[in-house]
Amino acid sequence: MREARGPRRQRNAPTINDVAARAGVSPMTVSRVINGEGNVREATRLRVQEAIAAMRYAPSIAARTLAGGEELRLGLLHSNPSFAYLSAFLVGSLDQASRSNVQLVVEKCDDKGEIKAIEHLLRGRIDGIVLPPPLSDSPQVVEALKARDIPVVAVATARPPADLLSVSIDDRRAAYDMTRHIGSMGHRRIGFIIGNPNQTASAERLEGYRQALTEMGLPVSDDLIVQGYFTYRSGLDAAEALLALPERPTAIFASNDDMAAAAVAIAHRRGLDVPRDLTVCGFDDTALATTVWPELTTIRQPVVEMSRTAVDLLIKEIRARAMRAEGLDHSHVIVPHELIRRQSDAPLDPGK
Amino acid sequence: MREARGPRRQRNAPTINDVAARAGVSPMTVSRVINGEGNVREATRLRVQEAIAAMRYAPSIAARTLAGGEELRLGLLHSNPSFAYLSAFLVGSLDQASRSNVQLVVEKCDDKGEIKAIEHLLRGRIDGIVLPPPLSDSPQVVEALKARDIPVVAVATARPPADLLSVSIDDRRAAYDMTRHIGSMGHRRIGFIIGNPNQTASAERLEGYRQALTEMGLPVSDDLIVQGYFTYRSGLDAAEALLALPERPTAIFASNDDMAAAAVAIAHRRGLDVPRDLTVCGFDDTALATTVWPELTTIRQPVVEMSRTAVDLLIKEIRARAMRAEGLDHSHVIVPHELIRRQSDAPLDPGK
DNA sequence: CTGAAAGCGCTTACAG
DNA sequence: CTGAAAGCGCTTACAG
Repeated sequence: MREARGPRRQRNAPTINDVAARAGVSPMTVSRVINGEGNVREATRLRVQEAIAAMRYAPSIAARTLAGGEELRLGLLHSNPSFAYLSAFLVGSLDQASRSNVQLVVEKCDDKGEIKAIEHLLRGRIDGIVLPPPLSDSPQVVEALKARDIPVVAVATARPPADLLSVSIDDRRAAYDMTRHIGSMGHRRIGFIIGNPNQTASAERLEGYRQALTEMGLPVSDDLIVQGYFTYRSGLDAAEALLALPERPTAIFASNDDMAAAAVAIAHRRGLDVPRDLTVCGFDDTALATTVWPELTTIRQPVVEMSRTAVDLLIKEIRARAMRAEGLDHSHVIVPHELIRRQSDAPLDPGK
Repeated sequence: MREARGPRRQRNAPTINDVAARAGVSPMTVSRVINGEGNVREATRLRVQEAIAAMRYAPSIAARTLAGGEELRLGLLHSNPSFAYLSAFLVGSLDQASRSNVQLVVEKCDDKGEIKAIEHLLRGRIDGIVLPPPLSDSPQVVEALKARDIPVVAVATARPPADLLSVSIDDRRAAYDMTRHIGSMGHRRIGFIIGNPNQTASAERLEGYRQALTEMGLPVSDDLIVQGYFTYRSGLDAAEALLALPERPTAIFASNDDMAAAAVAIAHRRGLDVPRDLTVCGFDDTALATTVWPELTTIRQPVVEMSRTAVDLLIKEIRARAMRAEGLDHSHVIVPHELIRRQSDAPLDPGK
């Protein structure tokens, strides 16, 4: 007959049983207090809380997850947007995943092809997928994922497929707001730099600009609308074209901050002061907006919050599907944008 | 007598037992295969791996951690460096924490005071602390943590306390390399913009610049050394001062990219072409370096890798302490920097 | 080279 | 409002 083995405990940290013993209750009651459930007498709760504080007890997440019986794993598939955008996106989604006690597997799809990347990601068990831009705008990727019947949340698409989850800002409205803001300062010749056509947001922003001009009774002139590609370099060319116009604009609204910063640089090279001689406004409120001088008036797109929301939405969808609730009719969340006024805009000099 | 209850399983994902059954072995053998242990016959290993692939089995991290018996929790205490720096830092440390299956609790210490923040963080059970700059250079914070006898890793300090762990680049050497690079292109009047004195790296970078000048037989002129504070704004002032000098420098080496970008802007405003009329070099290789035009020649500081290494180091130290191994004699890791040549530097025009 | 038993620290599902 | 029992899916510690 074999002897009984000793306990195997390795952590020296207190467990729920230690707390229970000290408080003179059962582990079950401690569990109730930790999870903020009702049905615990006030005096009991207090005693337990004291024990927790005194022992510096912190529940084991591993045990909790295992006992809870649910362990979700999400995939985050990205191509190569700017490192800054991706960082912000990762901060939000990793943090939310950790809070929700869910794993997040990050997969980059470079030249090897989107389908390959999807297959690689799905090789392990993955319960849902987060799609940042520009992948959220890629028909191939979206189709491939739909074919596999896996829940997907698309972030920052201006035109989310109806049967996907999505989190975006209202790009059209944001561009509309900015254009009206510029117009309200007396500007009548407002140049616009379009974003990369591979993102649906670009067309929406242009549309918002057009709509605002029309509502303000200003002409929509093709000369004042130039194509850009979201890069600083493309902004340089676009601004150059705009400022070389015989009747040059008194304000430039660029579809992102990189291109707006480029417009500021071009203005300076031409000896124009911003904002005295030229108003320049951006979009996104990235780090660059507060780095350059003057700091840019721009639209804040809350990337961290958006990715956080995306993860949250996805988790809820997966749980809903698991309960055969057949999804929450595919939520499309629009998060609020904000117009941030800084130093790059000014009322039109009446002398002009 | 009560009836036995049914199983409680909620996940529909396959478990180690399912795989074992399919492969016709015990769960223990599957575990060995998963963990890459030896002592499994090749044929058995293959059978198990097939079963794993066929069932798309992925081990439960929660169960693994719980059974493994170790559950570490690290704290990351930060003040407010730039969002871009913090993002990169978080990406590295969150990812490494997740890989190592360790929790990371992020705490911001704003105005409420550093000691308050430390106390709040340590209220829960925390096994070690990661300190990004500029906190890693704060004597108060370091002392407070030492007093509590908790393992700490300081990142990007130029002068790490001997009894702490640390991860840095060789700031002096990096600045030395850059200065020699500029000198090798024929420049003899090289301006230098110092970083914020609240970071030890600033003095080290200055020292590297001085040392290189001396070794190249160039005079170290106080006129060519101006104080900055790592902000774009401070770089504007510093570059202005430098370019207003009667004998102005033909090159400017700024202690970070923000200030270098500012120097480029000032040069443009004065009608100077970069790099034809003025070479400008930065430090850190942040997003800004590749955003502005011309793109900046700079020193790459691998923030993501550094934070990853920091977390890894801390985990090892905690484990070593737990085994009474009394630490790995407090490693100080120097990660390699790299001089990245882009478009903002050029050989001195012989006509000058 | 392989496996049976016990245990990690919680929560679920009951029962009272 | 409270608790005893069983189980979550792994790994450790043995045994052969």
